[in-house]
Amino acid sequence: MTIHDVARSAGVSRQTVSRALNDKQALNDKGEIQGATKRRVLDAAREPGCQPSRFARGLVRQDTVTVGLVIPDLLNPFSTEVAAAALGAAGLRGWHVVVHDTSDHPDKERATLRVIGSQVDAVIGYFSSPEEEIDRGTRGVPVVLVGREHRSPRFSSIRVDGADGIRAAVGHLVARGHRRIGMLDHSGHPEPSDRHAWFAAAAAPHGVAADAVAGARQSVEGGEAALPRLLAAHPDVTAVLAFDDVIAVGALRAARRLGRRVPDDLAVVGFDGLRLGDLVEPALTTVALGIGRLGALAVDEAARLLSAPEHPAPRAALAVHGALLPRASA
Amino acid sequence: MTIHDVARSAGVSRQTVSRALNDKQALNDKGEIQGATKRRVLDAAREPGCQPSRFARGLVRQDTVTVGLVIPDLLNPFSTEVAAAALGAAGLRGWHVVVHDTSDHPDKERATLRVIGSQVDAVIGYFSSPEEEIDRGTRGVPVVLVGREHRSPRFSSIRVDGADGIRAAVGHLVARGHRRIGMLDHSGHPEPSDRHAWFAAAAAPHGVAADAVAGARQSVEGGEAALPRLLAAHPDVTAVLAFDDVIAVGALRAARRLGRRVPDDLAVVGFDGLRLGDLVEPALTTVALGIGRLGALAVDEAARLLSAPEHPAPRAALAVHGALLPRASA
DNA sequence: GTGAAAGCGCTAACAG
DNA sequence: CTGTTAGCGCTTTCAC
Repeated sequence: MTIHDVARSAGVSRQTVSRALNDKQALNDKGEIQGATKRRVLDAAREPGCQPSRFARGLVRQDTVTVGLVIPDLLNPFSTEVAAAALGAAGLRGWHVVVHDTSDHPDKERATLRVIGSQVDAVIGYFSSPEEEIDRGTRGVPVVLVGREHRSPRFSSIRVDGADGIRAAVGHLVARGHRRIGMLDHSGHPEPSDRHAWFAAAAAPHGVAADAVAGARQSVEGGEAALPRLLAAHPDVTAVLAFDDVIAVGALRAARRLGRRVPDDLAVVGFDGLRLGDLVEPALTTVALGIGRLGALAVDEAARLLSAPEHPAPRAALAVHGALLPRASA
Repeated sequence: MTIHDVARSAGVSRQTVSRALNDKQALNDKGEIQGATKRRVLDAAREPGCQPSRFARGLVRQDTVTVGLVIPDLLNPFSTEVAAAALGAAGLRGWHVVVHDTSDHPDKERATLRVIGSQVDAVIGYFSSPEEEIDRGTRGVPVVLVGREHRSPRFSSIRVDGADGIRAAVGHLVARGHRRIGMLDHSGHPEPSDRHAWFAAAAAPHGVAADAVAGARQSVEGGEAALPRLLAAHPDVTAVLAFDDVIAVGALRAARRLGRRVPDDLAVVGFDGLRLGDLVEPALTTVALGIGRLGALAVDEAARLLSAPEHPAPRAALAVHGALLPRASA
């Protein structure tokens, strides 16, 4: 059912249909269409499945921007908050967002990369593939990487800088008498993580070692499983810094199971500043990133790349910084 | 930068470019393009911003299906799980999903309705607008409503049926000695809710009254604020059924603040079966819906409407049913 | 106010 | 194996 059919069934020409469908109100300054005609056309167009092709329309009016948002796992609260923030920022610009959940799976990420480039005007997301693969998949469209470096000038990235926040967290723990601080690091890709490096750098001046580390999968269960391992290997640990809030929540659960009272027997500090941290008991002390700001920055960057494709990133270091958010767990 | 430009700069015709860009590997059975030519073209096309228009492509090859997913608030874990489920089900079909978060705001919902119809092939979602408005906004595309009835034949819906689950929950509470059961109902739109009706129907046979009700906003804070009101008005209440898990989690927090031990001093039962319920302490007893199934059903329905636009819903009552999931809070 | 023409960028059929 | 021809369905000039 094209506008041609509608035109025939309403006894007018295609253009009249187009006008009826587009000119919401008859513009008086350039009288486009008569009320009666318009009504007749709209009636004819009322049938199901009668819908102007978005492709044909998009071909002619290059207006609606669509960005692809790629996240590893929407059910992970961190992804959820990033997605919500990006959705909000994109909504402010009237952009549409197509969300791709890669399930933290290299294959699904590759599959996403294979199709996303041809369906959106820009890409924002978390990727674990090598940059070359990302480049190939997104051929032509601007890419904003979150929490990851880049080389291609077509790319931009939002860095996550937790150095200061983690320094503050370590200072906080030391001030409370902790001398042996462990870390539940992310057991994924580049190991040890940046966050571990920040931790080590912050611990050294206090004469605190940073070698009590256990790897955790990035889930509550991962954190829950990792804490006992950490404590078994390093029984003198009295405080734990987690790679992120989700792992920290798992650590909280494990601590309860182990009969360790938080924060008295064991202090727990997370990273990210998720809302989830405020729901658990005790509320999670954490290094909070402004995730809302992260999403907004990413969308802004996408907009900049879109409007000036040739310019490499000018603001050298686009980043969100972590800040210690003391709550009850440490 | 169109394929025309690429063609010129590579010294070939447009179609050769098209072939190079589309035929991933030179198909031997119908040898489309030579490796050398292809490479030359791809090199020429390597520049930034050089990307075949998805509109032009979509116009010709009607393949990629895009569905619009409308949710009230991605940060609400219920929405998150629905979105994740829908994303998963859509991914299985190779569909793309554009997500619209209406922030639980009638204005934003209207704004979404205004644009969504012209950008997607089908719509799945939660709406609070009157059906007529939804109809107007989605003119032409199939719509699958979640948790809500419909009249238009172009619509379909996935019903949430918690009657059995709530009956089981009430039975469970009564068996544990509770004689006075309160409800934290949703303070939104149609009040009292279906869920309250199911509660009342389930309570009556046990001689339990269903008049101890307090309204809660649909958030943890909402539940947290509502529980004290409920208990103040009805001090004899020993068990609480919440409109959903999020509100129930709020009730759990409030109970702790009030010094009521759960489940000994106060039993709490949620609704939805969110993962969140398993993270809190004590773990939430709840009436669990299969949310994964809900998302899959919605996508299947969209597919059915898409392939047979004229047929009204045949499977009269597409629904997900709640089942009691006993954990620790009741 | 409405109709006719042109063309958006691409791919699918055929020629060569 | 590559180039030429014709649309996909719509909007935007321009005449009428």
